[in-house]
Amino acid sequence: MLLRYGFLLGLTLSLLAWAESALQLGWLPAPWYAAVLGASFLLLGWQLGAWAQQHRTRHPVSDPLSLQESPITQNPGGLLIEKLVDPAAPLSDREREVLHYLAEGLSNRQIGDHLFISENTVKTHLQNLYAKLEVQRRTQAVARARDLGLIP
Amino acid sequence: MLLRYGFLLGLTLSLLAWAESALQLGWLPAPWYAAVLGASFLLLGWQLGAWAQQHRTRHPVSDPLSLQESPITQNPGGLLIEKLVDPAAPLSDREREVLHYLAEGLSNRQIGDHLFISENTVKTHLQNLYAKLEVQRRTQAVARARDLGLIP
DNA sequence: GGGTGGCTCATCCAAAAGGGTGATCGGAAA
DNA sequence: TTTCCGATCACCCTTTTGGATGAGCCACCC
Repeated sequence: MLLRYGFLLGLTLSLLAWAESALQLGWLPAPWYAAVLGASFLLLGWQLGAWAQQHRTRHPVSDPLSLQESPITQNPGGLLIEKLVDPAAPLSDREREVLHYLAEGLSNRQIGDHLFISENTVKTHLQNLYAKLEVQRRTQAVARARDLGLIP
Repeated sequence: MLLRYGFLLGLTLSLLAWAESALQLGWLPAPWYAAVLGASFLLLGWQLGAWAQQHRTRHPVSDPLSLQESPITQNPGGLLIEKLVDPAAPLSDREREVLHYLAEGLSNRQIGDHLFISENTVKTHLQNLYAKLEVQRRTQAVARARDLGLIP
């Protein structure tokens, strides 16, 4: 989002600079320059207003959207870490069971009750599951699993 | 809201008109006129941008999700309760949008960013959504909505 | 012009979920 | 036999989510 606004801001300023020099060189008649000037300021104000509106009362702590933070995907060398949980690895039996109940909307405690394991263990399975599916949250995991055909 | 923007728009245009006449009358030096012009357009763009940003997804012309008029028509039991949120009520536009992003696994903050509303508002929509779907958690809501055909 | 409903936002508090680490155990693989 | 992996569980801490409530604004309808 910031990128978008930054890009548009830069575009506007570039347009402004171009119009300035074009006027100097005589390429651009003065009325046209005025029009470009007005349009640029209009666009600039637009972006600023939109940005301000969006950040009016929001905590600007974390970055806006961009799901798929690519949690493990970099690792260009590929040899360094690689050990913890391989995203390409198939799900284990337990993980598939947990995923099944996950998709039905059960809480961790309920999943544990169904599988006769503790809630902590469910959380561990979920963490491995998230790593394999390359997601961060349970709803994401459900969506991803559905995309992958892991869930009917 | 419209009043506010209308007022500011009028103010800006008045300022513009005043600067125009002031220039004509020689009250205002040309550089000052240019400055006022730029500032006016900036303000104008600001307001327009803010307005557009706020109404960007406010009332989408086409429904993003399939309209399901009264998906939960049954109200087993009484008709007399009719509390704050009626479970039998159909989902509002906003609730359907939130549900859509919910099913994609976005966090409340991300949903808010996509819809250009605050995280708190997302939470409010979600609470109403939960009441209508008669669930307690987001994963449950997704599962229930899928059962009801609200989500492909 | 007064309700109504939708949308917005805020605050406070509690519960759930997520992330990290470390540990044990049993079976399968090297 | 040793190593590895899946499964199990615990602890800590942070973040997210849920629940309740109050409020303002606006469009629409009666």
